[in-house]
Amino acid sequence: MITFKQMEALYWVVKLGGFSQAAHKLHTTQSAVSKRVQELEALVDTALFDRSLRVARPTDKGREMYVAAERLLREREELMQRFLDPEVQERRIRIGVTEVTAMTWLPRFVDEINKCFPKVIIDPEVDSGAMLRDKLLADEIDLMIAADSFRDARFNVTPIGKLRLDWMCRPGLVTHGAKPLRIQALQERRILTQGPQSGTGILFHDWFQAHGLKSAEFVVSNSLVALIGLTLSGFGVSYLPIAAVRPMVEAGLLEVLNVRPALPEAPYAAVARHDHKDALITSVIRLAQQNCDFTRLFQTTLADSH
Amino acid sequence: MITFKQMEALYWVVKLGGFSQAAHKLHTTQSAVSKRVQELEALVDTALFDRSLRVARPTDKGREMYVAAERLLREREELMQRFLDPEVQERRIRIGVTEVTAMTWLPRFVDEINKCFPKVIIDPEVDSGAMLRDKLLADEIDLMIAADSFRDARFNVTPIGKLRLDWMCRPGLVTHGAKPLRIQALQERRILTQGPQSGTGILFHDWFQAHGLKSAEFVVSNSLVALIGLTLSGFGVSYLPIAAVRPMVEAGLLEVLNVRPALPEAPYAAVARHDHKDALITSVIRLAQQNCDFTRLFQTTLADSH
DNA sequence: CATTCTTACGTACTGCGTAAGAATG
DNA sequence: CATTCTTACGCAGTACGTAAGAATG
Repeated sequence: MITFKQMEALYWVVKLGGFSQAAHKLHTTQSAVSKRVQELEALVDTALFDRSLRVARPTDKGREMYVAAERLLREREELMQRFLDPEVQERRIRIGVTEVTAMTWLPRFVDEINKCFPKVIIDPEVDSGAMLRDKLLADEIDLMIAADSFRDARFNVTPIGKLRLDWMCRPGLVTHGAKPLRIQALQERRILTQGPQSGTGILFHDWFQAHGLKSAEFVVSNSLVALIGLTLSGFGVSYLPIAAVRPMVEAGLLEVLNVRPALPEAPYAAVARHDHKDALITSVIRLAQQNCDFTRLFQTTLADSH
Repeated sequence: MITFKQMEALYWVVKLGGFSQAAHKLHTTQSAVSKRVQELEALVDTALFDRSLRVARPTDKGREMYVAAERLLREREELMQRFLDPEVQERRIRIGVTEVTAMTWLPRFVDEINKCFPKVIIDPEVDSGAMLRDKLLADEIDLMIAADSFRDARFNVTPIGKLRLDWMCRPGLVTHGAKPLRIQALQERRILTQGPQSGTGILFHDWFQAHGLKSAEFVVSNSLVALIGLTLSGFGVSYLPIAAVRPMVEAGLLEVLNVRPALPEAPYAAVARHDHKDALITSVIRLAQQNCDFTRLFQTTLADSH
């Protein structure tokens, strides 16, 4: 029997004019698309594409099937939408976020969700990456937004953007001229970092090791707010998301250090359980990915985001 | 994403008022149907059935989904039909049949196919079950109708009816009164049988062994016509399809013996390659199964079938 | 000769069936 | 207590991805 997958394949091959393009669109390989179309051709015992040319030109029958597929796919989509109807959908989604997210991106994200699904209630939960991971597994949250350090088959990881971090300290704590500081210059300083509970913490721990940075004076905190506070007080040097502290930078309370090599950006992702089958969650993830321009927001200030 | 399988499950559960019934209809298990419906419910995050009762009562949402599913399934069916349009479809189907089939059922079957698919040409090929099997594997025929002796995963076997066989001989060859003959009484006679190339031959060979019939005088032929000829000539006793020889019985050329235990009926089946994906072949098999009442026809005469 | 689709093959995973469990009337 | 649906688990068949092959312009 004809399946939606086969129709999708045919639809996108015709629409995009190529098997490779369709494969890309469908997040799969040319090979798979080719086979789905061939299945369809076997089922109706009709050539749907003219293979004599290099490009995929649909036959008349192929075109006919295309319009039919378009219709059926659209109707399925409408059916889905009807059941996920924003006006009707009354649900709670429990979203776990890290502190940075909570301080910067979350309000905009929640706004966006509310625009698309007015009846959906968001329960945000702030915690470290590691704790959120456990809560996700324990089914205490439906979705989490955190630094991507997940190589676990139990999760569905959707990248949504990158978080920029900069070295910061109390103005004047580290003296440097016009030239960038070498990263080794920080080694003598007390460095305030996030612990291994944080995805960012792990990420930068590894990065430091790779760059031979071995300060004896790492001070670990599990709270971004605490780190910011300590940095403000001149207790040491830390790498902070510019997004979260720009007001303080602009008010002259924090100084951004020009250090080389620059810190990498932290890849942020929306993570759900791999076995989730909920279309609303899927929609929300798409929203995070497409409509909320995470990367840009992560470089704006707390104040801006309101 | 919603699949047709899920929709089919929901559709038939609602229509037939039970998971078990739907499972039967869909040739699968309650378990599978249950899971397909649950998948659907997870996808739309909506209860589609009221589980508090013992019987499956759809919720309002379930009913809504039901009508949508009905529509989508109907549209898919129409799409299939459009591509298999009898007026348009010009094809050849190579059908292998055994002699009995050729002598009795085939003309009616071909008629039926022609009625439904006027542009489809049937190429009938008559051979023994074993040879047909090989030809099917060699892709020299698309479909075969023969006694079901296939326990091979490479084949798709669809039962279509049963062939009745009776002990026969030249009138007067075997004397017996009103009482049925015991089967052992035949042991002294020359028995004409089909060889192991024939599904029926194998079937009855096994049956004979199970009933302790061990005549030294088995005469094996690979041709039903030859068997009939030999029987007519009084050469021995044989078991023949009444369907193929009724005119001769009625003309007094053959005598049907009342033997106990009675011969079993031979299960006939339409056999196609397991990997066939052709909707036309599938339709033709359905035709054989549903519209041609094979069992009844196999008890009518050659003359009747024209 | 590069690009585009097909084919072949090994693997991973989804979905199935069996059988036991829970709930209902 | 029988019937009906759900859950758990092991297996099998499907469908996928990789990589090589064929064909075209």
